[in-house]
Amino acid sequence: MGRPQMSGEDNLLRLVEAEDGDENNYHLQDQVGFILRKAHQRHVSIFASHIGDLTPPQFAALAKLYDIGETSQNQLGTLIAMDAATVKGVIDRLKARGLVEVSKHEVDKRRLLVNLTPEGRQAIERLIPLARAITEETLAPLTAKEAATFLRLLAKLA
Amino acid sequence: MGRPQMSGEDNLLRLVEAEDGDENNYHLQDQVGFILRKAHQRHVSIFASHIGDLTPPQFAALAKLYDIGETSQNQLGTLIAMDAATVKGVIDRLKARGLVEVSKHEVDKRRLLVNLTPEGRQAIERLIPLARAITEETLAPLTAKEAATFLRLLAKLA
DNA sequence: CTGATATCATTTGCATACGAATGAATTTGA
DNA sequence: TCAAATTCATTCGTATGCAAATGATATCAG
Repeated sequence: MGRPQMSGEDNLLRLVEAEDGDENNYHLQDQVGFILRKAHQRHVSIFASHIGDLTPPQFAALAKLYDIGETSQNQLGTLIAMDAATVKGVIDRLKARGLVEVSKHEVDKRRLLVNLTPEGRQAIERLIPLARAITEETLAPLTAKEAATFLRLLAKLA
Repeated sequence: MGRPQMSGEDNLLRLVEAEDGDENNYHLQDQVGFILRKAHQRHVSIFASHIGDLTPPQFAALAKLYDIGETSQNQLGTLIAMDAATVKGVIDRLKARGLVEVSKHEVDKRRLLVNLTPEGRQAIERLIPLARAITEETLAPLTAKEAATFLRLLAKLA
């Protein structure tokens, strides 16, 4: 139904398409954006099957805090690629669960410092091995060599 | 701050890591899920800069309807990788803007048929060339050969 | 020193995204 | 045939994700 009311011009166009590889047809399922969205969905689903009580963004926040230690909410957002509004929600939920704690910056009163609680540290240490398994399962359709190539190219796009 | 209170054991661990490629350290920024999320974010941002009045999921719905013609809401969701709850919201918004129209299936009364309106058809025909530009810009960091490889591997993951 | 700018955090509004529950309609299978 | 299972759509609750507006604080420039 992409082109109703076929005309002589359309028939000519068809011949051209047959010769040049169908360039005038738009296939959603071949577009990088659409496939990217599906691949991301699949990863999130794999993540959820291994770690049911935490989302990927929440995990990212804990992992980054574990990596770098206390930092401001804004800086954390930059490091895990979340805008200010999003990171606030993520931190609020982690705070409500006792995995992070916040405090005011002594010098710069605009800043809200965020850090892991002992419970948060214990949680992330427990989860990191699972995260490795998640990465493995996500990349499972590729050979090791393909996975390395894919990660290299994906990083160039991100 | 991943490991506070360095001990002799930690120093030993460091030596091991230096030998085996740091396998015991977890780097969020190297995980496929995290990079996938960022790449997806970048694409959505590029999409928005070209097509401001429609989201990628809304565009996907229109493009698929243009491709296959009238279909049920559920079937459309399957084709564009959206669950029933999500596709309902997308269709509701497209309907409110007059780009699609819905009707009841004559035989199977459970089904809700969705189709483009003339305005919706005109819109998608206008947008498809922009979508090609969006794909191009998204893949711009890669060479043509890299882009082909990337798309092939991404499709295996999705 | 002070007015203009910039930064940090919050809030609101809108749009995916998904699990779970529900109800209506259809299909299946014993 | 008819009860059980399945399918389709809707609704609710929760969680990103982003734009825009706002208020508080800090920094900069003249």
